[in-house]
Amino acid sequence: MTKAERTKQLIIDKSAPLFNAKGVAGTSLSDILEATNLAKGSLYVHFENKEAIAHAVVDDYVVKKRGFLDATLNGSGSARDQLFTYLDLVLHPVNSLFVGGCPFLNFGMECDDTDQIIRQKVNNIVELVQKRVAETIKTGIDTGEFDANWDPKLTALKFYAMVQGAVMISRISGDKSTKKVIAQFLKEEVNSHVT
Amino acid sequence: MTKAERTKQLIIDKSAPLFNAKGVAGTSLSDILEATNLAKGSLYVHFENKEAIAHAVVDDYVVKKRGFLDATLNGSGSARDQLFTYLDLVLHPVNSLFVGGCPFLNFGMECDDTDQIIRQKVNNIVELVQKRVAETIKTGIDTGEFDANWDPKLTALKFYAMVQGAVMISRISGDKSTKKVIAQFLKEEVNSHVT
DNA sequence: CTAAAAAGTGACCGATCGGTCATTTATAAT
DNA sequence: ATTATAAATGACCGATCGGTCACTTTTTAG
Repeated sequence: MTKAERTKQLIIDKSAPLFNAKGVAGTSLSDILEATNLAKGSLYVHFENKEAIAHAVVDDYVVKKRGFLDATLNGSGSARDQLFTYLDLVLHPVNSLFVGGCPFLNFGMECDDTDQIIRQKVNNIVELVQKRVAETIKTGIDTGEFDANWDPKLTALKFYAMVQGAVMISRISGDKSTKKVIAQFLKEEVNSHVT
Repeated sequence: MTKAERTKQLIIDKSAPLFNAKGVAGTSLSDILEATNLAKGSLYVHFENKEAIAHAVVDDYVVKKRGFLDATLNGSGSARDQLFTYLDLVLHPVNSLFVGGCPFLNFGMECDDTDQIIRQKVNNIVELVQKRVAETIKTGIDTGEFDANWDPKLTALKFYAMVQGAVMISRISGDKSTKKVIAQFLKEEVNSHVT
């Protein structure tokens, strides 16, 4: 890893929680300078402008989320266990996957009207998560673990919508129980389709 | 309505879609001046600062949402019809209740880390919607329209989570079908509890 | 109609915004 | 160790930010 690569990653790592918590518009260059301990000119050695940093941050979150999907919905063990593990982690009542809440919810809601590149990146991951959940369910059906009447695609959409809704509600209310209740409900739905 | 009241409402009406689409941090005073055709000093006759305008805008959205709840979940007609009307409107595939998407989703996601006053206002409406949905279901149970095994509070949470998730997904994807699919699913859940 | 009060104005303020660039310092290949 | 290349610096830029205020215009109560 060259010096340039290390510095670039440092900028991404240090500015990511800022963008995620305060938004793209709400995060200033001086915020980033303070977090990275770099001089202003140094940012522009590695990035064209502030927008480019935000895009790199989103890309980094996408990489992390892909890694998270590979670590949970990876085909090892029963489909039920994979879905349970996924739900336990993504709806964990105290530990959040990312500081500042779900970055895709945050960036998606801020940028749907202001930055089409970010909107598209978020859309890709939204579709990927649903695809991976649907594939996991489909595999479970094929192996006879789940009943064949279960609709993988529709279920993935329902699951994702409820998970995102729960994350949003708990963020706003500060109430940890919401995610727990939704996780419990979704697990029961999984169980109800186990043959 | 005095001149002051009219101007104050004008500022709220014209700046609301700006705040909702671009966020509080992303909306500048000059944006508001352009939208209202007022001079800068005039804003400060009616509001202490930009933050106060944003708060007034959120309050106005709360009033509108309360009116919407009173117009749908108002106890007139069957509980099933009330819930269907609510779902039809809040998950309408083309017409949005507010320009720029759901303001509570937008303000809530932006301000959960940056403005506790707005976060609290959003939290109040999040709880109110669930309360009204739960009350509607409870009434339906009491009148024998729905079976008594249905859990009003849990259902209201599930409904709200799924609705918000669907709104978010369709905002990011631009796909109108998502809201339709979720609306259909939620209606079926209502029907499944009709005695 | 009059006069006091309120609303509206826009030039102006200091601070901060995102961004540039000549220069210095550090890296890395030879 | 040398040296060409790349990274890091911070003073500096114009633009815009949110906000103020002395002043003008409009409203409104008597």
